[in-house]
Amino acid sequence: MRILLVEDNVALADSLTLTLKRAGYAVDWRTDGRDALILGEQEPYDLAIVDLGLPGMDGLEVVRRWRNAGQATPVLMLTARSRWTERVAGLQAGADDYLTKPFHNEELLLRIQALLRRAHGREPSATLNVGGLALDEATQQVSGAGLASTGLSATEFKLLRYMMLNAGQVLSKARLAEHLYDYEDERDSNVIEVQINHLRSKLGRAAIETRRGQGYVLVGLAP
Amino acid sequence: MRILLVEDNVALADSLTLTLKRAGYAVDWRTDGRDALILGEQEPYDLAIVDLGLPGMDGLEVVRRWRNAGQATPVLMLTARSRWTERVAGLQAGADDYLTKPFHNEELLLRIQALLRRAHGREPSATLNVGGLALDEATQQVSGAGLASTGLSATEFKLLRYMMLNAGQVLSKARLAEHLYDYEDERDSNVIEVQINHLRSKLGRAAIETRRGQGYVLVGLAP
DNA sequence: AGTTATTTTAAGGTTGGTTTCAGCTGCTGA
DNA sequence: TCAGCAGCTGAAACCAACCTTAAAATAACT
Repeated sequence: MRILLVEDNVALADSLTLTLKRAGYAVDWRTDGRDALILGEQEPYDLAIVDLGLPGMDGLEVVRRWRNAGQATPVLMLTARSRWTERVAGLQAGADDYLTKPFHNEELLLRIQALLRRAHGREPSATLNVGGLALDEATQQVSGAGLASTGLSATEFKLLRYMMLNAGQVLSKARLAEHLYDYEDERDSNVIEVQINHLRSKLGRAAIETRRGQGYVLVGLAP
Repeated sequence: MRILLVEDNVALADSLTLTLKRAGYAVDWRTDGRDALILGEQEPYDLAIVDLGLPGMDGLEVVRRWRNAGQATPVLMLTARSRWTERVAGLQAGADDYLTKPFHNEELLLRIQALLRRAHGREPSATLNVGGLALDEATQQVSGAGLASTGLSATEFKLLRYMMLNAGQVLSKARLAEHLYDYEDERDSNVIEVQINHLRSKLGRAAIETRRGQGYVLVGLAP
């Protein structure tokens, strides 16, 4: 899988390149919009990741021209802030998805997979299976032994997904909060407790253990 | 996990190396900036710890050159004093986090874990190994020869962790208390004794020796 | 706008780890 | 040998962390 990365922030680009290479993608990196435009027209990339603010030529403009030239390569757009107008403009220009900075590597990879999947027509059943629980990433539903298939809200899903990816580990509330809300000021709140409570009432009380003073552990359903 | 340590203070470097090795990392140590620069470019380290003031080449410069060469390895920078300008300079040069001397070993390990987690997306299960005892930081459980894997409470964990990081040393009750409770008014209390008692009943009586009038020593399990 | 679903805040109740306490053991030095 | 001190240990008391519920704020949808 070949990916074209268009990003002028060198530090970020470096980090992204590394992440992507580790995930098994071949990455070409350009900082200038004009370069990217030409390269994207000539080479058959499977995906392009394009920053909105670019020197040379604006990211939006790049995508627009690709589309006018008949390029159907999926485009994931990076935007600095989640301005509503920006999103709309991005999607109108022909981007297929957008991601607002800052983001977690994990999320980036997820979006990429989703886009590639969509582009290649495959509809794979991406399900996470851990400790007797099955989490369907597409429909955002959990199921498990002796458990009716249940729908989850957005945060419930994000929380459970993270806990399943780190099953068996003690996850502090701080860490969970950090994952749910990128860069949140330390609020005196019990959001996590409430969300955990929601999850427990859907998965069963025993699925998540609490380690007083330390955090929570996902243990799954009894086998 | 491989760590490159760049530090010219020999005493500090020795101590750090020991701590890191106990935490299960493979450590390479250089005192000279120039050496470090070359080594860091050639070898695939998972993390670099770089002191700011170095002979040969300044720490900032080393990091800057790595970044220019496309090295994305996470860098934890050590600075002598928490001068605002120094921090900014460090981060601008491409460091990912900084730590001001003097610092506690515990905090160092925390930062390292955070960085590795950010870079790899997943936390590499960190276990402290000392004297036949293994403390899993992810699950907060101890295990050892002839010892069932046991869960620990929050303070038990913090205490044992500290004692393992300073294994072999005599640790006074005052020092232990100081570490458990930042800002402790000298209370007439036997909390530490009680907690030590808890630990002993979980690890076995012999794991912790008491030096009358001086403190406690972690000796681990008999081989 | 009105309606619904979701997320956050707030308040009181519960619980289990932490601390204190009291009596005990055993070392140490006179 | 005995007083005095340091540390041990079981159990009770305490309190912060956690749970739960419900209402308020926010977002999403019609």
